[in-house]
Amino acid sequence: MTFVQLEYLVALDTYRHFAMAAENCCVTQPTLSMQVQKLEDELGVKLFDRSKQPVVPTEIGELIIKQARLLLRESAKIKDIVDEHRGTVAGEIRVGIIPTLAPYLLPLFLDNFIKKYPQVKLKVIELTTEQLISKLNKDLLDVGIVVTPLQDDRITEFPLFYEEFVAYLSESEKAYQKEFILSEDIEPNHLWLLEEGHCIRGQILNICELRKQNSHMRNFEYEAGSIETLKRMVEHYGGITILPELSLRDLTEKQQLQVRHFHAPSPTREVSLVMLRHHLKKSIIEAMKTEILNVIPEKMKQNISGKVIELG
Amino acid sequence: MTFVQLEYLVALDTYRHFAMAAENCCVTQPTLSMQVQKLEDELGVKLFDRSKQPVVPTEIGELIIKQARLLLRESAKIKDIVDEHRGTVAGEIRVGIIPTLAPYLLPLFLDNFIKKYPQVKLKVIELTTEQLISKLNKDLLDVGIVVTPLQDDRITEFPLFYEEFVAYLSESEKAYQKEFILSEDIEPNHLWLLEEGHCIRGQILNICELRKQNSHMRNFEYEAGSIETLKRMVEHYGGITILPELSLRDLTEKQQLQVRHFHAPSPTREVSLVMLRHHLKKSIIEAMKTEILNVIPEKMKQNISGKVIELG
DNA sequence: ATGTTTTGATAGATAAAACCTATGACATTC
DNA sequence: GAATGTCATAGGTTTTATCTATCAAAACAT
Repeated sequence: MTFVQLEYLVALDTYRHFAMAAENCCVTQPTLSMQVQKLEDELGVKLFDRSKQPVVPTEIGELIIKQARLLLRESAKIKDIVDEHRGTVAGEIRVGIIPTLAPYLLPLFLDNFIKKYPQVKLKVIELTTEQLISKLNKDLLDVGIVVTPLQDDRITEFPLFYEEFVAYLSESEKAYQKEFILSEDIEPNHLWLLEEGHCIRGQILNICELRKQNSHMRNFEYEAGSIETLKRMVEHYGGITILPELSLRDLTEKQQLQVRHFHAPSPTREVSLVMLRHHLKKSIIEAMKTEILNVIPEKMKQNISGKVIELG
Repeated sequence: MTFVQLEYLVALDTYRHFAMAAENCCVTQPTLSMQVQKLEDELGVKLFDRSKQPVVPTEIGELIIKQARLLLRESAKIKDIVDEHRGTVAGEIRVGIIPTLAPYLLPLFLDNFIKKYPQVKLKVIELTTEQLISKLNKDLLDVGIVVTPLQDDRITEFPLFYEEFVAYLSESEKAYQKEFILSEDIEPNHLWLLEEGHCIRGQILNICELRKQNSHMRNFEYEAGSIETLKRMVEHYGGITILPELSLRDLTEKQQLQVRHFHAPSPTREVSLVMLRHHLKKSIIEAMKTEILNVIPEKMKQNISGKVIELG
């Protein structure tokens, strides 16, 4: 049994097609066929049923493929250990980030990061939490930046900071007169929400305690695709919306007048780096963690006066 | 990186000597040298300091050797998965068993076992619990039969049965007149104990609540090497001792008169199969578990009226 | 039904590697 | 300073992984 055989085995399981799996492994189809056969001979069991189209793993094949994936993951850790020990921060890393963080958090640390670690090839994708976790589990991402806690025991969370929710409202709103607002001050019919799929949507419904009513009476059908759109809606059509703290960074003076913080304990979301429990690329992830924390204000790093709102 | 290289690496760490490690791997010293070098080149780090004698792993070498051991263990599981799936019970298994169980438990199931599974090469060694756990952790044993709970989180325990402690005493003892005895009935000065190292010793001291006094006043200096010796001592010199239930199996009628059970809840020990958390040879161990349970009376398989005594 | 395409297996040649024997370099010991 | 112990190196041999070319069977299309 060789690592190469295990790679071919896993590729064949992924593609369910000898030629495609072989191409993915940068070898010819007979090479991959032979090695899979050799492995089957060595173990004394058929791993794939080739009579089916596409080929499917046998019952025992499934089990062995699972262990093969584990072995390949653990073998990749050896290079990880070396990188970490030498302080080498290099290689490709695939990062997923949710849309309500991406435009505000990425500009803060990304420039620094790519300048400081020129050997890292960074691939960032914007995804909803659900898509992100799914890709993480399929090993199509190395790390994610999402709102936690997720309660998924395959996933490790490194909390980065706590971000307050704040209200953004037009002069025409009653609550505009108040210095600090309460969830009761928010008129459900005036509330602009993001469309389904964004985790922030569920949290805002939780803040406003609209969970149950929501399903029955839904007389707000205003659903935006981004935080920036929400702001524009309030500015053009009046009403109220709820924004995460980092999105306030580049408001104009006039816009700032429309911001109202909540009464303490203010609703807050926990933002974390998340990765598979047995994750790789430790040194790059560690570097990224440090770089993010460097640009986050101290007071956001602990949740002192906030109340973390549960997810959807 | 190949599995063979990892094997050589681990062997070199074990023997700290190229020629010996090579011999252990059934190759010549240059072969092993070359492969270790190739691995070092591939990873870009020196794994061993060859200037020392014996050779020692470098700091990073230690980390990588640890991961290599994990990889080899996990790779061995692949054949384990095949064996289990096919119901093959074959191969070598190294079993450790404590001396207070060995002479009573082994004869009960071993004959059956080796007849039923002729392809298993069984190696049984009698060891104290401490020695056994140490060998298990060094991968010099596959499974142990000991008294639990051990409270060692590297180890998995499969409880097999609950064995009562009973008193064995001479006619001259006061307690001989009673039908059931209590721990108070045992005269510490008349008590025969096994020498240090046997886990049963600590349990008996716990039963008799002699723990604290023990260290100060120890006017019993009678320490036997085996359960059988304890019986002889009582028979020849009088006094009392405490035996595990299975050792009563082949007492003569006369000897049986000297047995007294404890009042319920009677002191009991839990006997378990123990193995490393990530153990191998699942199918053999499973077979052994079944065979042992087959020869143990039903009533011993649950701890109904007993009180499990803590270890040492 | 028959020709075409797709898919995986097989055969023979080639390139890469793992391994062996023999020997060299260096340090330690007597 | 010769002998010994230890690991590295060199050159040749065997083994193995891979490639190209081709075959056989099944699926698909005409």
